[in-house]
Amino acid sequence: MRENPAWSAPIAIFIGDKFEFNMLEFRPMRWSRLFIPTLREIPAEAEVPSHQWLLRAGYVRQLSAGIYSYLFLAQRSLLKIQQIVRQEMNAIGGQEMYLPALNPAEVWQESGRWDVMGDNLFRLKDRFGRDLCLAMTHEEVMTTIARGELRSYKQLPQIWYQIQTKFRDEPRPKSGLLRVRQFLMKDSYTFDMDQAGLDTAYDKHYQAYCRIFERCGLQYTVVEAHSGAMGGSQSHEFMVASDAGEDFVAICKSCGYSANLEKATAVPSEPGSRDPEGDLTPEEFHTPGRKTIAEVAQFTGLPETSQMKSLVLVAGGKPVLAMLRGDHQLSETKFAARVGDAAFRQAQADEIREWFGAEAGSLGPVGVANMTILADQALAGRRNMIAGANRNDYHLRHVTLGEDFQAEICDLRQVAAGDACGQCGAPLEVVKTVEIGHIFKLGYKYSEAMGLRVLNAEGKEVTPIMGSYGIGIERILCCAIELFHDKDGMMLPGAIAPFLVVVTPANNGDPAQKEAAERIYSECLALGLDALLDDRDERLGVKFKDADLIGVPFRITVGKKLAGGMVELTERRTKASTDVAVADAARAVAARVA
RNA sequence: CGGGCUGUGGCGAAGCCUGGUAUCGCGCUUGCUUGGGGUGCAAGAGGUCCCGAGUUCAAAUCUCGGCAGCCCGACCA
Repeated sequence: MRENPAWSAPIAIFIGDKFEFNMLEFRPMRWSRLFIPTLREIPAEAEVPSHQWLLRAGYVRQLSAGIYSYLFLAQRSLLKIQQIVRQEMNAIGGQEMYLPALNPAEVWQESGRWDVMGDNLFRLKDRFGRDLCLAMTHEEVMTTIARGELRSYKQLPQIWYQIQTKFRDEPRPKSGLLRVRQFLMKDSYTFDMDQAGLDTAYDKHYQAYCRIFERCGLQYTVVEAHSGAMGGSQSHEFMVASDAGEDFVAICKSCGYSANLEKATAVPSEPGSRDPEGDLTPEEFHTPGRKTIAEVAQFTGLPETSQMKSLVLVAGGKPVLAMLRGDHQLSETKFAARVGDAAFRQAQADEIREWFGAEAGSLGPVGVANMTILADQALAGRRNMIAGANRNDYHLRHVTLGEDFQAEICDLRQVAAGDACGQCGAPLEVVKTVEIGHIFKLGYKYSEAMGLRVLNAEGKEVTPIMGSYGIGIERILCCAIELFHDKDGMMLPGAIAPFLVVVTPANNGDPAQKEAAERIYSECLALGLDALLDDRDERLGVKFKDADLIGVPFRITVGKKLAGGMVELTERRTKASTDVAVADAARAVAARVA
């Protein structure tokens, strides 16, 4: 097949006052010659919609748990996503690089993360026995480059980024491409002289991320987030609501407050009954066989809010007693942050017996002297509550924080749906989401640990401040599918669909239809539309089903109306068709996406 | 790492309990047919029944041990 030279050259497209090379060359795409292995049935291993459709539509194939091959369609879609990311990153002054995925242990040891990352870091040895790892993120390498090359404040600020494969040895890969061991990430890193500079870089990323996800056609929310093992002061996550997600976020529809549940705060509900007044003394009472909060509530006739929940945890090798209101849940993230040990664990039964002289179910804070006691702030100001007596089958009434026991008051509680928004008081909703982007103000953690210094205007050595920012490329595709699918397949946004329009002759054996379809197809290409010609010798039903399945946003059907000079333009999402003149077909699609 | 489920042509499944010819649908190949929503007919190709050991005259099937995948939990920048 001869190629029209006009189609085979890379297309340069202008974005604002800059231009980019389109990664996708426009060359003839004839379905009969393409590898698009669609399936009629859903492979048994796929449960979440995005996974099912990616397999059925011939986008991906699994190689192993959490390891996928991206076939032609997926790669095309992912390249378009990457191009959008690239354009928006360039637009804020980002400079694209490409760093090694294979890292020597030394840089990770310098930052301290060689030990912190544990089994999630893929580790290997080279032939000389030297330790290496496959990078799961690139703060270390970026900081190494900055340390080696940045000398002066005049070189700052810098925004460096890459789009690159990341490796994480997930304990449990799942949900198709949503949780995998090898994936693509756009990660960027900023270096600034001071906090104000970091704030600016952070804000630029915030805005760029919004533009990226909007251009990708996603419905998303930005939430305050916990910084986790990355370290740092401030962080936001970009989330897409989906049942396939694993993160929960609290959202206030009234004032717009939103935060990851790991971080969210809220006003707890009022206690179910008023506390007894007065400076009462703790008093033991018999609670035979009543171990749980619910059992004690039923036994005493008082609501769960009248009780204190005592949780015994081991952090940093030492026991910690965490106190919460009876109906509240411990936020493990908040607790871990408070005690500075992400690897804390629950105490074992024999430890509890040794430390408290009683079994779990009868534990309380009164008289406990040999360990740190943390109390959630919801207990502050409460009086005369019920807690375990540290004697099996006994509880205490009239226990008051600050009088009958001392504790450090802090935020330990995980927010629950229905709690009052801390800003406006409206009830919070809790939504399941997928994280597609995350931005961090890192502060000096890496620059300090790895010795990055530049001279300031006074000629003094100072440590630049850093930020890091990530986008999960495949997750954008997954979320688009999760958000936009129906019983027939994907309904991808035009910006990230592998093709924008498919031209389908109803009967490719009909010379008139074939010729008209070819012409319309050429006109689409000439207009810069990413078009696909379904020239297969298949029945129309098959072609329609496949086009719906792979999610092409528009379809031009050349069929029996051709006799009247008309073809059909059908929108995938609505299945709505309009008749357009043959000569106007390509322009009609262009008009829809303009 | 704990708990559960599943491994049978490319995909989806039956057969396993009660051992004895590997079965069905889809897909694939060829021919005819049909031609506006996965046409119809016919003839074909394609399988180490996840792997290994054991029991048995005989193992997809029973026993033991592995491996892999999925789901729940733990974990998760």
